[in-house]
Amino acid sequence: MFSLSEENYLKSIFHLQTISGKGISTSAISKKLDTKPSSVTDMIKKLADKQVLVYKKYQGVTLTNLGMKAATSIIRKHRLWEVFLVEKLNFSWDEVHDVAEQLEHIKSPKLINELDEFLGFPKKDPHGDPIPDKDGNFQKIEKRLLSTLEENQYGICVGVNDSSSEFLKYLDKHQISLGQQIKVISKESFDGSLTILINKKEMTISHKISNNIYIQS
Amino acid sequence: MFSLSEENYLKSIFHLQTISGKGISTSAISKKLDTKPSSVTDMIKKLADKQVLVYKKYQGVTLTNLGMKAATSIIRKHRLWEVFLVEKLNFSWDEVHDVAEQLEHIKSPKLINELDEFLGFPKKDPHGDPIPDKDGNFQKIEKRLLSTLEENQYGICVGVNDSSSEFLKYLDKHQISLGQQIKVISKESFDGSLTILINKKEMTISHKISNNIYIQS
DNA sequence: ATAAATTTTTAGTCTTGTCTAAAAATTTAT
DNA sequence: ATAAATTTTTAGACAAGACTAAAAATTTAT
Repeated sequence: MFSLSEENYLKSIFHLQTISGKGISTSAISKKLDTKPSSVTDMIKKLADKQVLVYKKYQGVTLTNLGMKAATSIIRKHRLWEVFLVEKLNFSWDEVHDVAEQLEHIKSPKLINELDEFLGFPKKDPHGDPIPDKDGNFQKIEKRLLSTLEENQYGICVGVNDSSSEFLKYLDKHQISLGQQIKVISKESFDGSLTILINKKEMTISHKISNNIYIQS
Repeated sequence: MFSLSEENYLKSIFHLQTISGKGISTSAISKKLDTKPSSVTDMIKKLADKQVLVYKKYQGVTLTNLGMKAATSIIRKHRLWEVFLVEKLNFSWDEVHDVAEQLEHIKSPKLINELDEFLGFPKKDPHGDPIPDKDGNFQKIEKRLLSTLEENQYGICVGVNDSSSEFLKYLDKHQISLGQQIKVISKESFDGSLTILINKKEMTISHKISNNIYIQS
């Protein structure tokens, strides 16, 4: 159906679309995939021919329903494999991404549905992101960035924005994990840094950190 | 390290080599991989440059130690994934091949070693073939074709030569599986067909069947 | 509103892995 | 031992997917 490259484009465009809402620019895609804009233009034309996205010169792209479905299916696979790696094969949450990136391209409907069942139909991956079900539906979780909380407000850590190994290791080192309660003790308006209460301990984190942690109120 | 195509060539050459012993011809490889001989010549040159095989024009190829090691590692992955699919994800032994063919190319040492442990370090795959360990060693099983047995001799079914879905389904239908005892009641010299005792029942099988079942005496 | 800067597209090239057609080498048959 | 048949290699082409450099369109700034 789709080549490896095509699948990677679909996935990236889907991710960009869920953030920005509007048409996705050539340069945004090229940055995300670490390719040149001219390569993106080429591939976009191919994908438009295949009806998975709408493309008008100089105006960026939007996924069609067909494209959304294809992208969701790849994301389902990626996240299920992440759960498998963490729960069954002793991977830590900062080690799963590269391997899941490969596994998500394996083509076999039976494989992924059996895996889903084997794992007990998990609803979230190890980073707190929702896993689409067989039909592509997934629960939109109400979440906001920790950086948007004010003094004396509470939140439960439900996900991360940055899934890089470096960031996840930082969280591990400071014992910040999904499900924990966080209270904002104080907020420094100058640089946006927060002093928070977590694990019954106080700590101060920079805006860059609080801007990559999702919480639920 | 190796591309998907290179890995498939290595695996095929390894398999051909374990059967024939001598240098593997261009046409044998092309038949196995369903490509044209000219394509094989091209790839062979590339692999010779990479030191995984020795190639002399018009004389076929032989894997080097490096090539053997690479091939073995791919076969280890293939067979471990087959065990996973059958034991954990409810695949039958005739459904695993195509998926394992994809999974064997996933690159992650941690993944495959953790999978090995998760499965309890299995020694054989669902078709009775030995699984190489982390260092590439695997037990050569003493096995012969059922077709080589004579009247009144016994054997235990330990593997199959043909892993095609059609053949495996035939075996399932006639309730022939690994580990079963087989006694040859009579052998028809005209067409090589055998009447055997299996599961306390008598049945007659053609030479084509008995020539694709491995037994251990 | 026009010039400057930026973004996007086009045109042409490269690599990987395949193919076809034809040439060369080897094997088989007479 | 030479001709015929087969196998293998070479030469040239093609598709996918990326790249560079330059042209075209759009956006930003004065």
